[in-house]
Amino acid sequence: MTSVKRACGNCNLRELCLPYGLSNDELERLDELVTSRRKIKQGEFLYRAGSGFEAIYAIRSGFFKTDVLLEDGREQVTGFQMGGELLGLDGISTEFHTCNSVALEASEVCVIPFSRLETLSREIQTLQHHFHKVMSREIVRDHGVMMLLGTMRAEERLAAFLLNLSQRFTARGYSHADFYLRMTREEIGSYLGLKLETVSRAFSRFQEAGHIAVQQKHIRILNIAGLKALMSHQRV
Amino acid sequence: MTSVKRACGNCNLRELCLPYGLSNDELERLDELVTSRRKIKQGEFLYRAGSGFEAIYAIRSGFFKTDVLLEDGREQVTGFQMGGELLGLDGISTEFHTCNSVALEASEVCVIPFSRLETLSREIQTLQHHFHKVMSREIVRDHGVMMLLGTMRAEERLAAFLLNLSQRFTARGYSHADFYLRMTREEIGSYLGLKLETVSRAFSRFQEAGHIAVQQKHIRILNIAGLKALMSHQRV
DNA sequence: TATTAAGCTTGATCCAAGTCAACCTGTAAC
DNA sequence: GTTACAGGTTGACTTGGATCAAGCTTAATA
Repeated sequence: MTSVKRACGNCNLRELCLPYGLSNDELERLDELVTSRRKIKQGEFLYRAGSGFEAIYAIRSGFFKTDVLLEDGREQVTGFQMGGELLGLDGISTEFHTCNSVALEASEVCVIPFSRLETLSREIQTLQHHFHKVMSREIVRDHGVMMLLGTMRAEERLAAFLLNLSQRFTARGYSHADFYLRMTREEIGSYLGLKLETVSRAFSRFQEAGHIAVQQKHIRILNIAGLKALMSHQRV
Repeated sequence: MTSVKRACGNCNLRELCLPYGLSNDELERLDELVTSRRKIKQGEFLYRAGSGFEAIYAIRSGFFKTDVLLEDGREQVTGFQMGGELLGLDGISTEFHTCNSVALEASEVCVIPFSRLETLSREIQTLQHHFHKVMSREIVRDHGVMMLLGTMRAEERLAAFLLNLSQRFTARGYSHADFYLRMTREEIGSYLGLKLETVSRAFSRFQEAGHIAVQQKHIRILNIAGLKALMSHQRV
């Protein structure tokens, strides 16, 4: 846990994150609230299902997964999160977290005490509205995942997944076509409702088709249109 | 579109709905905002994907489904909603709706103009916090659906679905064990990522096992423990 | 009362993805 | 540099749920 002076004002992710749209004055007031950061090593939990909720977290650097577990041990990865995205929104409803959040690489998050965020967002309309948009965006994203899981075939799911990652890397100034996956095939599979072998085979088929080049976690997208076309292939 | 005086103060769903936890004074202020209702006939849209967002809706009576469609026509039902639940939260993020909302029986909703709700929730902390809880609850629910779609088998999905309906009917004062489905087998299947034939067969198997009695849309739950056991691969 | 159509059930068959198993690759530890 | 191991790939085979098809039920309408 480290403490910081200008958490948001100096952050290059601010346009993707909670401070979006705030004036300088408002940014300063948000900075008063975001005064501590947490570093999380690869494999460590940011929070666990069942643990008390008192803050949400903005990812300053790194990469996370969130998952839920059934009593019998089955895991469902519910999302992968990267810089500028918020973690912990699930905890608001019940006052405790309902999923696990695990760092997939060494990461750092800004701690945003939730009741103070509510207080501030009663005073700053822009902040309030943007926070509502972020929560709503999460609901819309979830609907997209349901569509993926409920109606798409294995290759469509994986193509959608790669295109989504690509788009989010682009938004953060990274290459849209050349990146390293932070998650294993098993984690991708869990997110997409597939087994790791199916994910691996789909990668291989994409490579054979010339859509991508895969070498373990290194992905290069060679034909983005090809991937997009895969997603509109109707079930036979 | 009808206009009303005491929308929330007189509503018997208020403890399940947005007004939860408000004082009488606060309830009156919310009533100033919730001044119109809309009746929707069976099969009609409350809103469509792409249409502008300016209000959320509280279900006063009736039953809805929400769905998203792919360009090729494939449908994913993202949820079924009943009295006291909020519709339209998906529209906040993009200023237009991203899914369709269709009445599955003659229904009535209260119209809650969203920007006025934001204004009021800057003034009433309880309202603000409860609204955040409702949005968060939707996110948590979505995670549950992902678990369903991603890791559960057909019978587990249907058992989870029935138990969820049962629990929500109970909360509204209806029988937990005897109810009529408002949706078709096809809509259940879309929600659960299954084909209608699979849903029908699973119902038949539940009936053979003595867990339920089905006659078309009429469901009686005979052995709730049996259904619960199905979800954890246990025997009863 | 007969007709129609939408929705539901059930049987037969098929196939996409799961399972099982063997082997490969990269990397961390010694 | 060797070893060990987690993660990834690929092949052979199995299976749960999809698909195709036929018939049944219920409710609306003529």
